[in-house]
Amino acid sequence: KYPLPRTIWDGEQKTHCFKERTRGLLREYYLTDPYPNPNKKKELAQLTGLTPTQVGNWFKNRRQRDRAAAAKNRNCSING
Amino acid sequence: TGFFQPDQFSRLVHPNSDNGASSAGGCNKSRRPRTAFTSQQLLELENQFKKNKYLSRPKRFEVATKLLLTETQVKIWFQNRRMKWKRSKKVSPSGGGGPAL
DNA sequence: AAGTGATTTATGGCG
DNA sequence: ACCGCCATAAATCAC
Repeated sequence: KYPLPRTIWDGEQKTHCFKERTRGLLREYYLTDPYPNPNKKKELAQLTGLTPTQVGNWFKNRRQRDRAAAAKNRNCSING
Repeated sequence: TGFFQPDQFSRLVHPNSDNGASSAGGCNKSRRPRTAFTSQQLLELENQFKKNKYLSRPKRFEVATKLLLTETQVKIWFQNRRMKWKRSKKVSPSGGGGPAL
């Protein structure tokens, strides 16, 4: 459905999965603050070598997944 | 491990979101299910976007009517499109600090 | 088939 | 009151 190349950037950006180092770093910050400011995103982008948009995407996906997982638990866990 | 506890779920609500009168039946507003626009709709929208990045009110009505969409949908589409446009314009190499990796 | 990054519709706050 | 910008959500796509 997306005829155009999904990534016009080159380098690490075209990878399907980010490096473990990168993911670990994002994850670590995520635990302290799931909503980084634009400035913070840029900082994380520099540290990871990603673009700010990619950092934003990572946080969005992470929140979405955690939310879904949490919602799922509310159904399965509380019911004995 | 490293999994969010139920209490942590609260942290996943962004700061701007305000918890308003949910108990008093305040949750009447239901979010529109995300509709996938047809190829023809997207084609026309993109075609219009190539001509103008901004739609005038009459034009918006015209496009919305033609594509069987609401004016709001057309307005929002243009808004989202502009954001994407801006993002794509940003893709200009030059910057690139030193990735510490 | 699950995992994960990216994209597409839609909402709310603020200027 | 209306619109545009921005961050975000939820669903979905694509690999």
